[in-house]
Amino acid sequence: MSLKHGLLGLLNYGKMTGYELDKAFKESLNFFWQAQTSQIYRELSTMEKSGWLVSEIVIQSDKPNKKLYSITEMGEKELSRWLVENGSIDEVQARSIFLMRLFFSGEKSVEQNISMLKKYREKFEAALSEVAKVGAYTEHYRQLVDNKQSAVYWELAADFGKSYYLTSIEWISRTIKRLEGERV
Amino acid sequence: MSLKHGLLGLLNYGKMTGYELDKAFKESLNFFWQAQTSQIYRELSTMEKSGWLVSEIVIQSDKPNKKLYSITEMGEKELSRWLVENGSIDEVQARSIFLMRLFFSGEKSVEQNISMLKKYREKFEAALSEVAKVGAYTEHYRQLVDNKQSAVYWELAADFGKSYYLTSIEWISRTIKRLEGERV
DNA sequence: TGGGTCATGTAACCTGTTACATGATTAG
DNA sequence: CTAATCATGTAACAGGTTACATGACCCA
Repeated sequence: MSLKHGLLGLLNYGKMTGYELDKAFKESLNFFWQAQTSQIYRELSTMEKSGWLVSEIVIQSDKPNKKLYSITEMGEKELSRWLVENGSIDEVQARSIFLMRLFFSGEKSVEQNISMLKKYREKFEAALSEVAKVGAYTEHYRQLVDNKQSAVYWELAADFGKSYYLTSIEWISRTIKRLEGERV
Repeated sequence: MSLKHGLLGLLNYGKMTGYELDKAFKESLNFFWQAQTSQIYRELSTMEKSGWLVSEIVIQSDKPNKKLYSITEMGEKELSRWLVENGSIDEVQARSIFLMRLFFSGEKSVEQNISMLKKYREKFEAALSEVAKVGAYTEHYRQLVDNKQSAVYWELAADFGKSYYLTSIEWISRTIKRLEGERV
């Protein structure tokens, strides 16, 4: 259950509303964890019931009222417990629709598969330019966070993402060449 | 919904029982898609209700009776439709607990984080040797499948996996060196 | 006057996880 | 005698997806 821990991690930097968490999520964690707005609101309620968070209503006159969440001591303990927890091997085995399609592509012609690979290469390129944007947000958030060390790890995570997308793009290019060779 | 399509893909090679599908899944698709035994049985029932599969009971005297599933024409159509479908960008954005932990690791000491990275490196190494095994199964299954082209794509998928795990291992080693440098 | 931002959710459904249940045969 | 293999699931719960609902303010 990592969405909960992602939210705990963000709230550990400071109080935020569901709306702000949703934006922060989409600007930073999105490339390695995707969450719907509705899911974020639901998880926040559950986490409050578990005692990991507390909320206060902030009344605003010009804008809708908002619910500001803060992390509790229990929430902090849960976060640090999770941070040092040893995961199992399947934490590194991700689910990939791309590989599922590729695996069963023997049914299709080589031409069709080359064209599929080209489409996926474009998707990886798009994902790469998304991660590249994370750097800009990092700059912005660094100012707002006490622990200056944090930004180092934000950048490391983004760097892993870049390296992954780059390797994927290169792998696809090599594979297209191989398939083009076989076709001749 | 890719578990369903994975099962369709396997059944497209020939009739199988839930038990056999579970094993085939764990021997081949597991490194890019994980599924529990109970989930496989549930999905098979659903798919039969949708008309993608039909089943027949095979009575055995020495062993428990079994339910043999075959793909229907509807199932084949669904599989080929899915194979050429254009996915969205989030097909290449996987969920990663590893990156979630790394992202929030500014809370911990550099020593703790180096030790975490070493543990993850071991996991990636274990995953790499798992994928390496896929090659052996490929050899075995190649004999059983009509379309000899299929095995090419099984190997491509495994090759992508290897390349991903290798890059991850190298990235972690580089990053450990960087962090050790900062510590001094 | 139309679209974007601010702000909160609910409901229904689908997919994934965990725990449990049963029982025969066969190989070491 | 005991552990693995064969073979099937159900039930409950957790987590993720999709669709829908509401409404004010602000800028072009």
